[in-house]
Amino acid sequence: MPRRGVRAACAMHHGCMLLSRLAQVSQEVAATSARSRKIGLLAELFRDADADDVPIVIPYLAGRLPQGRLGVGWKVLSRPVAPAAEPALTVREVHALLTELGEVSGTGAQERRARLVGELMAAATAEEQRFLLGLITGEVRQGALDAVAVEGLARATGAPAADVRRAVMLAGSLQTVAQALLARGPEALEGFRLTVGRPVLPMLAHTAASVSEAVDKLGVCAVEEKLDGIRVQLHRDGDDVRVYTRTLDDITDRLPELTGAALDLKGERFILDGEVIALDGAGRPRSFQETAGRVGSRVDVVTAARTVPVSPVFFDALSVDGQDLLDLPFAERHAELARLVPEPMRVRRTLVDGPADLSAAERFLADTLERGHEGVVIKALDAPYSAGRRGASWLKVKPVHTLDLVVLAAEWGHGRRTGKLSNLHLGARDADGSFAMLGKTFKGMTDAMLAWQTERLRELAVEDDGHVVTVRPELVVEIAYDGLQRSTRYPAGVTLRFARVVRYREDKAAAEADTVATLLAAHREVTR
DNA sequence: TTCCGACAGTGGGGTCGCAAT
DNA sequence: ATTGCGACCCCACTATCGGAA
Repeated sequence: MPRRGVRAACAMHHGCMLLSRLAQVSQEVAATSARSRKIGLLAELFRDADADDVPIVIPYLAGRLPQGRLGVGWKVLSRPVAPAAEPALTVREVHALLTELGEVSGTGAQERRARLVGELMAAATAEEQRFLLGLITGEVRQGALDAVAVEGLARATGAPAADVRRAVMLAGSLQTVAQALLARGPEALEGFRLTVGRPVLPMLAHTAASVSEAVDKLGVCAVEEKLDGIRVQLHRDGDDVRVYTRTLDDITDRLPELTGAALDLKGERFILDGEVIALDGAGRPRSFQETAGRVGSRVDVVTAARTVPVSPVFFDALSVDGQDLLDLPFAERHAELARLVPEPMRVRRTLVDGPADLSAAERFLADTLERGHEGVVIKALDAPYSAGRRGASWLKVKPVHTLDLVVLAAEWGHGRRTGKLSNLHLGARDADGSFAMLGKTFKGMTDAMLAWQTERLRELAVEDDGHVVTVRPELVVEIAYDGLQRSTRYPAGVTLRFARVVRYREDKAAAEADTVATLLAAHREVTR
């Protein structure tokens, strides 16, 4: 790949990071478990990086390709190519080549892709080849994502880490902040302020096991309905309305109802946080699947909106009339929200006066479930809005169901679970004595359980295709889950939502496991 | 010294929509 | 037409590091 012209220009601009540098740092970061050392390694890399390299270097370090899909699979990638002896590739050259690769289409596309991959691999050293392979297949796993990169950036530029973190939350993008920091230094952070029209990363909630646990932790608090819909951030600046998702995708065009609702409010400039949900004629929530399908529809929005209309329900205000509310206590932010948004468009809530008032919180949860909603979110009244964080001041509580199911098979794990049987196939007893698969889970296992189940399931194995190990259906496991969903994939027509392992039930035989019939009876609202 | 908050990793199901077959 | 696949929606849980208490 003779690109001498490009490289000569690079030398003059001092930038143009070599891929070998990135590959080496990535390897070192992966090899250490100490967070502080990871930060140090990234800081060193950032000191040498040009601001223009940032849009490539940042995603690469997180193991992501900025282009997204490339259209190359294992078949093309696993062809061995003799590595180059000397590192010469720059990250920009690699980026250009991968972009070209992603744009290949039409007749002979596969062949052309294979040729480009071959060219790239031939120009890469063995270490670079390993890095590229990991990057393209999404298996970098170096224990450092955005949070570590933020610390590294702070150390490299001398900016306070907290300020960098806040700028990232307000910009909604590490890349933007990194670029500004490397180009202009710590002063650049002042440019990142809360702005109507520019989305910020939303605050998230932790899980609490019960209402009493949450109220004990938070004291005086608000208990709010948790709606099972899609999180939205609504921005209005005069006649301009924008709607963003949790990951800051702009979905304004898919939700015409929200533009209308925003323009009806008595305020010209604001940012609101809330949820959209589809309700049926009686005002009860439709299933998450229906809401998600509606919000996901992009092509014929008019028909989708007529068939499944959605309603916005807001629970927080981040900015009103040019005033940034993020650092105000929740009680004050909510007062602003209440001033702006009439009741039916605000989430139902009740105020609870600490643990002594627990029964009020319990009643509210029971009532909320009765109305068909998912659960509650319990919020401290004195806490600021922690954009982009899973703040300890928001705790969600949802009912949890459990079942005793039978392990039908297990899949070999990846990454730190390599060599362990990880992902369990779960079955319930069916009328004819066979087992109907209800879904899979890999959650809830400790390392000890993982080791134990690997041994135990190997004893029960009847087949191993290298990916799935099928076993005799004898091992019973207690599974927690959040509810049932309709499914076209599984034979009973339903699957478990968020299934996770609680414990193994060696005291139970497979014949004592729960049945499909009892499961369906317990969730009649789903199958109706 | 112990505790606990924040992170990364390990994947789950569904839906939509595009591209390849 | 069908099918495979990526990008997003929703998400739970454990292990670990390192600062807070």
